[in-house]
Amino acid sequence: MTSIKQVAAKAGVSTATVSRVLAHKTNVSREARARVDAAVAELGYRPNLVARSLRAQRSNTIGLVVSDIRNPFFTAVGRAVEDAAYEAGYRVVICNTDENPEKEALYLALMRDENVAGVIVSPAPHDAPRPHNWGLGLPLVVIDREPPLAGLDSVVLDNAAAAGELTAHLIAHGYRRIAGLFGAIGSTGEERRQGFQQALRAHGLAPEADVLVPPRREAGEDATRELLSRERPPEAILCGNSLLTEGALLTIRAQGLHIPTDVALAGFDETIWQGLIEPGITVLAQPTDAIGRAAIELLLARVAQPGRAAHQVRLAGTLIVRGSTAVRSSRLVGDRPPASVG
Amino acid sequence: MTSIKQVAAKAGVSTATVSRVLAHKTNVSREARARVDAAVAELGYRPNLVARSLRAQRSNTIGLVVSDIRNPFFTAVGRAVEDAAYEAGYRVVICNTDENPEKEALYLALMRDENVAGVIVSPAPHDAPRPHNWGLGLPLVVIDREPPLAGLDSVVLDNAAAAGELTAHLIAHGYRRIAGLFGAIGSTGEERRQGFQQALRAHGLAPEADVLVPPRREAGEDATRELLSRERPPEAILCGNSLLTEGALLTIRAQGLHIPTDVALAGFDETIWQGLIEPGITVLAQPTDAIGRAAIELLLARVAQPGRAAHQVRLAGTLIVRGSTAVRSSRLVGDRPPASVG
DNA sequence: TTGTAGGCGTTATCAA
DNA sequence: TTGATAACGCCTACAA
Repeated sequence: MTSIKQVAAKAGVSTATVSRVLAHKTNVSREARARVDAAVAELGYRPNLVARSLRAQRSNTIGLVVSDIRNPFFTAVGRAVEDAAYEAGYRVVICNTDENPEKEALYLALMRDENVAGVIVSPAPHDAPRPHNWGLGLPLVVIDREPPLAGLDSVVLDNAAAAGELTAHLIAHGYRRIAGLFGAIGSTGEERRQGFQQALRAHGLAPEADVLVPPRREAGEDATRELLSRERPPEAILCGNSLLTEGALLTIRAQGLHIPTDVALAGFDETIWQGLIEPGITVLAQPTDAIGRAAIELLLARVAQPGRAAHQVRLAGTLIVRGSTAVRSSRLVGDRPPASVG
Repeated sequence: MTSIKQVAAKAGVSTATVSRVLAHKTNVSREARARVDAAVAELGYRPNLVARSLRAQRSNTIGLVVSDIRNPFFTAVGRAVEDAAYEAGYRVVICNTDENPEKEALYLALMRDENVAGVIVSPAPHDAPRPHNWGLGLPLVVIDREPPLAGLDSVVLDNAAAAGELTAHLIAHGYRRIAGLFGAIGSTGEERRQGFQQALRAHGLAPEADVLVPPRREAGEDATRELLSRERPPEAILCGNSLLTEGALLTIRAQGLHIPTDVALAGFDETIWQGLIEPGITVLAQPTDAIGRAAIELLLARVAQPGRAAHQVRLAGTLIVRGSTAVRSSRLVGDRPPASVG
């Protein structure tokens, strides 16, 4: 490994001068600069980032600690985070906690021990309240879920409004007896449930069902099976995340039912497959790009100014209408075309 | 930040003794060990990994440089890599090159500058031959694609055999006029194409079409459109990766055709949606878990023994049969049940 | 404009 | 068994 010392020797200057050239300081003579540049090129020298971050007590790395790397939502956000970070001169390392609080603690500690500049984290679920020192003093931005402690920066979807929009869409398309399935982890499912209820109430309706279940495919299957086995099954099912949507879909299929004529289906989060299946699934898409960029923005602001007040950013989602919620009244008034995307 | 010095002071020993206790060396008195442990606990001391890796010229981190973080195949492999690495006392940071050779070079350099123990990489496509120093001297294992340089460890699917198996399955189910769409990046598509051709030849058949296209959804759409516009469209389309499968599916849908009666469809890589759509898509699934574990195994072996001979691991895939390739002869001989998974 | 020197936190060597 | 010390590579007062 070539070090700054060898460059200095080759250029016939001190290590301090090499360092200054590398840092683009102005107080270096033209001639010294040229010699150093030549030596750097010839030796293929690259500064050792480990040493640099030991010295600076801080690195240019940002940690992204996600609760499920295989959730398309998080990989999409990860892309955005990386792009925004890269533009700001930072790089991103991704860690996966698998919704496991222990792994979360481990990775947060790791990030601290690695001197990262800051961390963006989607918290794993916790039974017990978070320890007071949860963030370990790191600059921290919480995404996707309500921060487990007060006073933290965060970027979340306006879940209640989003769920309300989705519910209103179902109502507008003629569905009345609507069931809601929401993830029981973190604040997200609960908030969406609230928005669902409120939208129904605003139209003088009550939920046909309204359950919190583990946000897993299997739970979605089970809950849907229960709903469909009722004497009067719901006309539509609204799912609080894409895993629940998967499960609901599987059960509906398994029972040989048709979407949306037997039961309509709507969910959260845009994934590849929701447009590929027939009919496509109406979803409320999260603005993954905006979420990632906002998170970086908040994080860098906090790094620059650790004492500043905490900001909570709430972003709006986008309703993407597909065939799974086609107008129900078509049975009555004939073949109206399905609503357009928007 | 509490350092080893403060622990030493509090325990009334030298930093060397603290270090020894932390490293579980045996030559420490019982009493000194107890005092150090107490001090560590009291101060909440955690060793600074940056300093440790500066000193050791090596870290316990492994880099995973993937060409597309949003490809489910890579997130699945990432999961396996992480699990295996974790068991071996390493942690994993993930970087995304977006199939961009410049980003690839950048991240490989970053990994080196960060003193990672080694790197697992799925190479981005390259027009020009790779520079001789591509790996930067890092312990390196290539996955998914043929290594761009000789003498590197690698873990890849047995692509030719896999494509052959998929092709043979189509033939066995009564399809004769089969078109193949393969990704034009790296060795993978080409190998699958070879296996496809060979299997056809073995049955006295010739490909109905046999094209290399960019491995993107759009390219899959275009190529499929061309195929279906022919006077005699193929009876079946075999796609070399899941993005091409997506594209083919979209075009088939857009043209109002039915799978498999109008055209059968088969692809590579198991993803969530291929079992959710109707009919499900028959795929050749890659053993993502085995791939990740094999990669870690090779990497750690190379870290331990840098001079050892390069190993190329080829793994077999698994055929998952679904409705998209249902027996074609059913038109002639009636309702034979579809083949089972396996 | 340049160089010297000290220190970031850790571990290995050597002597005691 | 223990401790003092040097070194990993870099940056930055401070001095020249």
